[in-house]
Amino acid sequence: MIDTALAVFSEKGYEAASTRDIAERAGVNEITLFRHFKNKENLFREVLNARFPTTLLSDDVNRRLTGRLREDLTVLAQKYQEVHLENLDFIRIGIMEVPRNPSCADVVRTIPERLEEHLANYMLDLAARHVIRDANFKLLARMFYGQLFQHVMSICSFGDDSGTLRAESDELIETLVTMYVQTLTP
Amino acid sequence: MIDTALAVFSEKGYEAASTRDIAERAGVNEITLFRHFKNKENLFREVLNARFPTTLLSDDVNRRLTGRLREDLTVLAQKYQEVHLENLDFIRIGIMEVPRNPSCADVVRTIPERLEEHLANYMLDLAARHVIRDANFKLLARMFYGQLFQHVMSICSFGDDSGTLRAESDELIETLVTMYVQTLTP
DNA sequence: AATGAATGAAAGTACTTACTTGCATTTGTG
DNA sequence: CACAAATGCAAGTAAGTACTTTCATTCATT
Repeated sequence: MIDTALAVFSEKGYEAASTRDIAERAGVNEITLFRHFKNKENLFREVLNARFPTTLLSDDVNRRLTGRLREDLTVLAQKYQEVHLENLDFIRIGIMEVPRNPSCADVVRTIPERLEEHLANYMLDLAARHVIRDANFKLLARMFYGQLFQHVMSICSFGDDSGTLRAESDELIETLVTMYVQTLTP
Repeated sequence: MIDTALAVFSEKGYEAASTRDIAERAGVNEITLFRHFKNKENLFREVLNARFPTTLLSDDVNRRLTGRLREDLTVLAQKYQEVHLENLDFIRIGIMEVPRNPSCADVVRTIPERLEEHLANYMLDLAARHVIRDANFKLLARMFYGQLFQHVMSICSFGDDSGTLRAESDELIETLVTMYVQTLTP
């Protein structure tokens, strides 16, 4: 039921997604939907919580970091793209509902916030060891992930039936990483 | 009426925006709304067309381009930010409705497409005169404006009551431009 | 087999929505 | 003033919405 709701909310948006439609496509009666989740808004919240892409913030990425800037940025970018492309429905819901739903915004905004903080701290660490030069790491981290998000959003919003955008992912990451390496090497 | 509709669509999204609400806030009877625009979807289309930010694609920007990369990129970025921040309602509608409304997507997607083509051609011109090195200009142009859009979208989606994001605009632009100058200088 | 919990079917409630009809009123223009 | 176009009002239509109620049915576990 939650997966179906995720799909329907993602397709039609919160308002246009009817509980009837969700129930039908989930193969259950509409009433069991309400028995489980009480009301539509609650169902929506449960979907957001249950399908929140926690893999993005997992610790195993930290273990793969070597301290070599180029490699690490590439790993972080690839992981970001990979997880986002696996959770396009969740992301699409975020894009559509966040601007007019504060509680949804509070959930979604934690993703970039934690990622940016993590990357900024990583850079701070490298700077302390004089591997990279000093800079506004908060801003750079936000820009780094912002660039990646923008690419995912293009795929999400304008579609990518031909797969051209997805195919460009690797080149984008390489270009992006190269820029940051150039900027940050003393 | 169109301005009111723009505001309401932007606040609530297409589905949740009721014609009654739009009419009331515009200070007209609901029926005159239908007499003018026939139906809700038509009203929405008219809003998109009437408030499309054409200033972004105006020619007067071309006249301000000097051929000096850093200055030109700065001008383009500032103009982009300026126009987008003046049209936040339109942008917000785009963000929310594009993913599930193909006709809306067709209208909105022309903005990045034309901007990217313009910037790519500009770079191609500089490359032909050996001012900058060769590169994937299509991709670089998309990334450049993508980065700027992402910043506008943050303001749009997560709000910017404290004005911190807006305050960071200039620094972001400077950092962004510097990166592209570094990347493109032979 | 028996008990309790989850599920289903059908019907219905109260409300909102986009959109319409008929007629009166205002408004701009010659 | 006179005419025509635009606007307003009141009421209503048909359909869809989230959500509820009653009762019967399945189902797993003891």
